[in-house]
Amino acid sequence: MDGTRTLGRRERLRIETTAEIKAVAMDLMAEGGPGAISLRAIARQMGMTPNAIYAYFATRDDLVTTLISDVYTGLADATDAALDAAPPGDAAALIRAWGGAFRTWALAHPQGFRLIYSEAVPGYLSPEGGAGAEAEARFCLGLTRIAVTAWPHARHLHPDDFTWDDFETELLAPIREIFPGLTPTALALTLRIWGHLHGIVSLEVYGHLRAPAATLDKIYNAELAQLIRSLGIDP
Amino acid sequence: MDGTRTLGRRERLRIETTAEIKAVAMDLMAEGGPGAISLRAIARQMGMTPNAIYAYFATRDDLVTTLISDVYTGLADATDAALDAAPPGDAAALIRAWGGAFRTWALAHPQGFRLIYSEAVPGYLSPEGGAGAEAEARFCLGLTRIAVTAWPHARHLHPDDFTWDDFETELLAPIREIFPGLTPTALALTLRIWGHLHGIVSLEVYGHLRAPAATLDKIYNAELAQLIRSLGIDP
DNA sequence: TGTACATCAGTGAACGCGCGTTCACTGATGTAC
DNA sequence: TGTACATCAGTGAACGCGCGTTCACTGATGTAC
Repeated sequence: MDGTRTLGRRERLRIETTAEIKAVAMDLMAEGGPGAISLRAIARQMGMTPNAIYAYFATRDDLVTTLISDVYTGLADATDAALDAAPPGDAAALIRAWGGAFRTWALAHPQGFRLIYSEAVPGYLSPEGGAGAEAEARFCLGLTRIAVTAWPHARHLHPDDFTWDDFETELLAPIREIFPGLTPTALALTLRIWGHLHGIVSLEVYGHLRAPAATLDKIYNAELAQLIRSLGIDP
Repeated sequence: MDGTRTLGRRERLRIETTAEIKAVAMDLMAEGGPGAISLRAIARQMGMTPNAIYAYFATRDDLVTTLISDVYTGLADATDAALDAAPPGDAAALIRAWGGAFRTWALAHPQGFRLIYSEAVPGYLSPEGGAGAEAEARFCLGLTRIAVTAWPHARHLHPDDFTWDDFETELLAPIREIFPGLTPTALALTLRIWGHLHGIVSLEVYGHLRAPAATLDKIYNAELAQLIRSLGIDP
């Protein structure tokens, strides 16, 4: 009679089938890219008729929205966990933890990376507000946390490089509320760190960096070290 | 009677129509992403029947291959021209020139950028050897030229960080022939520079960096300056 | 414990759509003599 | 300069395909009394 009562058979089945639909969709995307996600293909894979899917998702776009949201949540969970496990005040450790988690997640979920960062599912229209907005915000907050931590120790940043006028006010308000110590240049640093690391990971995910995996590890670590050094926070 | 004789009317028309097909395909992609490229849509736009396209391209994939090759050629032309216009021995100037040309080209041709770096046309199978291999090689050579120029002046790079074993031999041979002075760490630097700049440009092209254009200019320039500074080649 | 009813996952057939591609053809443009 | 022929861009009709989605239905699972 409490809120956490055991689920009925029907209820459990529903949850399992929903999960299987999403899993099969991700598999299809892994094989043939986002364009391979189709209700008919999913149903075929599951041994059902296409219309059976409609008992779980109202439309194909609904399913894709859920997929994007799930993927983004997975990424935000990974980077958040890495930040939480690192020594809170140590900016260099935070950058290494975040950067490592970001790349590890991307290489483990290349199709997820593609789905949220570049390739759209053909014909897909995202709902207003965007899919996975909660996780996206969480992801950005983690990134901002790094910059706020690094800022007081970053000898190589000029405090007057950026001003609040460089950013859009409506996006700014909620972030400044959470991080009262945030400065404009620190916020720009947030985007710079992200971009810096996103590039290598992105080229790697898409196979443009033709080198053995061990070499790519070394290159990424070299970039992380250079990033930390270039901020002037190396002890 | 010489090789550059004036073209007949039919010949000229053929060249013009071929160009128009490609232009319309790029327009379609600009509007609806790579998935919007279809022979039928192109024909509709041009007021022809779909089968008329087959007089110019054997299959749809043939057209896409040409498109990718054209786009890559445009990018390689842009970066090559920028490098050629910069003072040859000045590594910092080369990095600024290349970085500027790369980003300018990407922002001017966002759909081209997507086409070669991330999103595939649904169902497209690239020919063996890959589309636009010549331009891709040219692009990489330009990038390598930067690293080779920067290498003797880069005080902050450890010469023993990378070895030739870190790279695949068959890819290596042609590059080392052109740049006898290339070292393994310089080659790794090539990939690092590329990745570093690719990230910001990529996030920008896909609209993930939510800031005014002027701010993004500043962020990119800050990254270029930091990149140059971090190599230790600042005078 | 047994019966009547409600729920709802899944079926089977069908719709209209856009796609790449093939085929036999037409008719204007260009070429050889 | 005029005629016969070759070229070839473009037409019109058609093919088979996979897609999202709708409809009326079936039949097992769960619930109320």
